[in-house]
This record gives sequence, structure tokens and C-alpha cells, in this order.
Amino acid sequence: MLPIQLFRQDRELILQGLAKKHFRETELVDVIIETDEKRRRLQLEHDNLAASVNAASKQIGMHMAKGEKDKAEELKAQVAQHKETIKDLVQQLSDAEQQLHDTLVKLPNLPHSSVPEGKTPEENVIVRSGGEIPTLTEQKLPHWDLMTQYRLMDLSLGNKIAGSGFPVFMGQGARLQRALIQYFLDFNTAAGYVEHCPPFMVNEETAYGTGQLPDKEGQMYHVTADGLYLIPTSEVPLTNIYRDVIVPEQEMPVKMTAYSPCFRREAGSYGKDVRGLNRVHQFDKVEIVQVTDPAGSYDTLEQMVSHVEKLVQSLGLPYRILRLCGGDMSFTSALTYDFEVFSAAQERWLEVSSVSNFETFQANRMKIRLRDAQGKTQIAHTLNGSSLALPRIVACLLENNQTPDGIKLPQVLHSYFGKDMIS
RNA sequence: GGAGAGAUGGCAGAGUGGUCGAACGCGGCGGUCUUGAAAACCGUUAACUGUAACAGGUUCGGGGGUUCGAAUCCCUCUCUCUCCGCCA
Repeated sequence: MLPIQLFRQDRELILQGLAKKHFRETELVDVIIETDEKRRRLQLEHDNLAASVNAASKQIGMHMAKGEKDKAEELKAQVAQHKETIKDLVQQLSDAEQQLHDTLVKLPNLPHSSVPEGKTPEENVIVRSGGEIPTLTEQKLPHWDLMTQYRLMDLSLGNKIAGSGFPVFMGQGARLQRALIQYFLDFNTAAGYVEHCPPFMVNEETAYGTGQLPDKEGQMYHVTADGLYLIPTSEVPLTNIYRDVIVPEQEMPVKMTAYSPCFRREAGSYGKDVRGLNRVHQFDKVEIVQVTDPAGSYDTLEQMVSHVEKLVQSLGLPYRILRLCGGDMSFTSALTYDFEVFSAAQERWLEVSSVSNFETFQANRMKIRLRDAQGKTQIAHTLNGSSLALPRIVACLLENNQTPDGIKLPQVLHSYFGKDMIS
């Protein structure tokens, strides 16, 4: 949610930002400005009237105390009149507030100035790349075949138990999941992120706080009996820890990491892109989240990108980092870097991490604030990124490192996995 | 699941219809004293909204109601605690 002050200050800036994001309903901006003015007008009228009623009520109290009943009754009659008007104003005011809010949440975040122009994923800009794409023999297999060959995962079993898109990992496959999760968490905590283990279900308010509601409702699993949602990412519970919190300046930045399974309905996805582990309904991910001072949030973003880059490098996977163009960014983000790793058997790039700065967009909604040395509060910035999502990392590890003798694992995983190869 | 108690400022905790946005204490901040510190003493210290700055408005778990006036009375929801039951 964009701060309302921005609409009062710089309408042009908002329109430019929305254009870059290819957002069409630009007329909403003027609706917001008008509604805000209306709201403030009503508020002023209401406050003035309320002030006179408050003053009169105090006088009534004083008259009663002195036993001046007549004067008290006189004032009562006066107040009764105002009360009718106030009742009406309150209704109008709350309508205006509701309308303002409902319109405000429809607008996406504004892109940072460094966001490239563009509408489609093809227009994303490659910032840099690293690692080497391996040359595989003709006998190379895609990960879903390797999974079967080494009995690492069974999708049809998951189908039986839950439904399509719910993989069952077993044996060395299950062990690899655990090894990766533990390695990722250790890597993150070593960089100062505090490990958390949050709930995997959240209430409506929480889902709303990070922006999953109202616009992505259909993408989450909903436990209707209890009004809970299964988390699509641990960003949701982690960031919401700081909902309605005023963080003292010296405690900034807040750095958190968590492992969680992620549940996504992926309504509307189908076709070849979803084979194997490319797109599933439940997957494992380790997330990093930061809450920061607005002044340094873009430095923080670069640090997070570099952190994730080192992690990907340590796994020896060929990767590239993209700066997303305006049209490909998420609703809530101001600047996003995507990490992709090259899947050598499928011969395509797969997204494994997305690192974003949301600026005040989430924090404004959640009222995450910081208090500076002068005691003033201001809205904080929130950032997050995957570090990392497992399925596509696993797909690449298997495909890129396949040999006739088995699948070689990167050095960093040996101690976590208990051996150096899947065989 | 059953029975009971409770939710007040950073913390602790008074306050049962009228200058209560809220006592006292602790903590925090500023000062006096001191070479410095401690102690003692004095002062100050909620959030949101709003204003150029005042003013004003809202907030005592959330929502609704009674009343000229609600932290205080009524309804309702949520949460916490204690006891019982069940249980990984």
C-alpha cells in the first residue's frame, strides 16, 4: 500500500511509476486524491463538532456538580442536536475511509528508478552471471528420470496420498532435502540472520499484511474451518512478526531466516514447464527477511543479492542474476533481482530465488516502524529473498552433476549429506 | 471439550459513570550534586491523526450498544491464565 502522503505531494511521480509497471487503471490515482480530500474535509467537520460536544459535556458535569440542573438540561438539548449531525458525519467518514483504503490497495508498488523499462520476462536485464554450464553426454537425463533411477522421489505416490504436485521424497532424495535445508540455514545464520521456525499457517490479517490478500487469495490453500491459510512462503509469517511494532533504531536492521514448506495452489499452471520438480504445490524453501532503515535499504538489497550469489556459487551451479523489468515485477516490489540456475538436461534457466526491496509498501500496511534518536517514528523498509528454494536447485544438482557412476554432490554438502555422491 | 479468572502506558499495577489520557512504583531521558560514577533530589517520559506551529480528534484487547458524558455499565468476539478432561 502506497502512503497517502505521496498522493498529496507528487501525483506525476505516481503516474510515471505506474506506467513503468504497465498498470492500466491510472484513473484510480485521481479517485484516491479526491477521496482523500473528501475524507479530510469530513474529518475536520467531525472533529470540530466533536470538540464542541466534548466541551459541553464537561460543562454539564460541572453544572451537575454545583446542582445547577436547569443549565445542564439546556446544554443537553444542544448536544442532542449535534449528536445527530455527528452520527451522519461518522457514517460518511467511514464510507470515505473504506473507499480510500479499498482503492489504495489496488495500486501496485512503484518501481525504483533503476528498474528497466519493459513488459515481458524477455526484457529483464541480465546483471551478471557465473559458474560453468557443463557439457553432458547424449545419455543425459532430466531430473525426473534421475529421481526414478536413484529412487529419490515419487510423484505418483504423492498423487495417491494428496494429489498431483505433491512429491514424496525418500531415501537419498529425502536426505538431500534435509542436507540442503540445514546447509542453507547454517549459511544464513553465519551471515547474521536469526533462525526462526514460524507457523506454517497464518490468519487473514497476516496474509493481508504481506500482500497475499486480497489479490492472491486464489493462490493460497485455505483452511476454511479455522479461517487459516497455508503459507506460500515463510516471508509471510516472518515479516508479520514485526506487524504493529515500532523497532528502535539501534535494533536495525532486523535479519531473519527460516525454513518452511511452501504451499501454492498454482491455479492455472499446466504443460511442460511443470514436469518433475519445476512446479509443485508443496516445496521446501529457506527464506531471508530484513526490516531496515529506509536510508540504507538499497545497500541492504545489494548485500542480500551478494549473499545469495555466494550461496549459489558454493553449490557450483551455473547461474545468472536478472534485474526484473517493470512489467515482470510483482505487485508489491520496488526492485527485484531474480536468480536463475541452468538446468543442463532440460537446457533451460530455472528461477531459484527472487530478492526484493518492498520499501514501505508492506510496512505501511503492517505499520512496521522505526523510532529514530529524536523519538520520531517512520515507516520502515522490508526486504526478502529466497536463500534458497529447493526443488529447482535439486533438479539442477542432479542434472548437471550426473555421471555414469552416480551424481556428484558439491563439496559443501558432503558433511551434511554424509557422502559425496548419490549412487 | 468443561468450569472459573482476567486483558489498562516500555514493565508492574491502581482506577466501577463527570477536568482520567489515566495514581503510585520501576525503567528510560534531562538536570542538580560529584574529578568521574553510584546514591539522593528535581524535572520529564504512550500511540495514531492533524497543523507552518498551536488547536482539535481518536485510542485503556477488537467490534457494537446505553448515556449529555464510559477505562468504569450492557452485548459480542478474540486472546491469556488457573483447575478438570483428552493428548504428541
